[in-house]
Amino acid sequence: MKNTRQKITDAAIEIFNEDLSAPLEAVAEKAEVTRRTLHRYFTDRQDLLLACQEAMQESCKKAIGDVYTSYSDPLERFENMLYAAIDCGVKFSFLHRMHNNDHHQHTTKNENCNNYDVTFNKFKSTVAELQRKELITKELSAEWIEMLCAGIVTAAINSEKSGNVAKINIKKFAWYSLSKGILV
Amino acid sequence: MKNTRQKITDAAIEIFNEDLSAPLEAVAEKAEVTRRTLHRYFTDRQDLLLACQEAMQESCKKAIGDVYTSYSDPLERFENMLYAAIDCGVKFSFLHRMHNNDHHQHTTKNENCNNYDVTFNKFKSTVAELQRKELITKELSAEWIEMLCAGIVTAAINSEKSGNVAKINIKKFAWYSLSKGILV
DNA sequence: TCTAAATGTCTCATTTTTGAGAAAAAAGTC
DNA sequence: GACTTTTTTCTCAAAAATGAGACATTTAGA
Repeated sequence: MKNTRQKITDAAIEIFNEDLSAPLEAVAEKAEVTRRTLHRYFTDRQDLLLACQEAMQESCKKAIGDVYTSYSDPLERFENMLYAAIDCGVKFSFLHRMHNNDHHQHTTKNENCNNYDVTFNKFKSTVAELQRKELITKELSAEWIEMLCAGIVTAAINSEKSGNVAKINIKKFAWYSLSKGILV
Repeated sequence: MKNTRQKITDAAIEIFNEDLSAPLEAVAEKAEVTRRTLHRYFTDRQDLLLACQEAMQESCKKAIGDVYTSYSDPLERFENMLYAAIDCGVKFSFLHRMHNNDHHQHTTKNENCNNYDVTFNKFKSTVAELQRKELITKELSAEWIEMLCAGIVTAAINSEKSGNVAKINIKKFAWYSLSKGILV
């Protein structure tokens, strides 16, 4: 059961992901509520946007965090982190984009940035571990691998949306491309 | 020497890529002209957006087309198409996104869609050729490979923007990941 | 240097978006 | 069924964005 507040933030994430300055009317429409209702939950655009950030953080933190603690084998862990990220869908890719675009200045002083770092450092440390154990190539920098992961997750999400790739294959393909693309 | 019209479309592509409904003031500012000047070249947002599409089409068509005719070896061609796409930068990724999002219904009846198809079919036919010759795996569908290419190009562009990956390495990394990720 | 074209400044009227009050309608709860 | 909570409808005023006219200023080229 999704409450109204969640319905609105979910809709907002979808809409803002495609068009950051879309009128709030569009968000309300997608959430199937009136603009008036939306404004009862969120005073303004900024407020809503912050709630979206929180929702995305929360989702990703939980999904990635669960996997992180469930697998001790780093390769298995890495694979399942990819799947978790794909399951987070737009929440993952939008969040990544928000913290890696021009205007955003990433700083440890910002609560949101810290939250982001907590989640994404789990990715990074796993990559680092794999590189240390020489399970993935050292020819690629860790930063590139991070970007690559985000790019592949985006590809997976777009594939699902477009409907041109069978849903059951998406994760398989994504892992195939990612693993071969970085393993030694 | 870039003329004003180009300066504005270039700025618009950058801005709209990040925020489709950004105020035209933001575009003017990026282009270092007044909003008044912008409006002398483009009657309204729609008009500007169409000009952006054309500019993106043109750029990609030329870049990809040149490579397509220059290399007879499909693998070499494919590699250089990737580099060309990366050089197109946002023009490539934004264009791809425009033709693969929810609202857009891709149809051969639309001039723009046709233009897009002309360019992207060169990608697709090369992939098909590589698969026929068993140079790339048949485990992955052509549609996935297309999405993957776009994802990797996006990763390359983001890497360049972030400055976290040395510029000289970006193309090397991208090709490393793409080739290993799909070759047999 | 003179002139035509391009751009900027200032201004204005419209339209769109935004945020919220008040009361009716609908949905839950006991 | 009576009561509470939530949502909608209708409304409005303020703010922001849009598109363009009139004229000053700058720029580029003969």
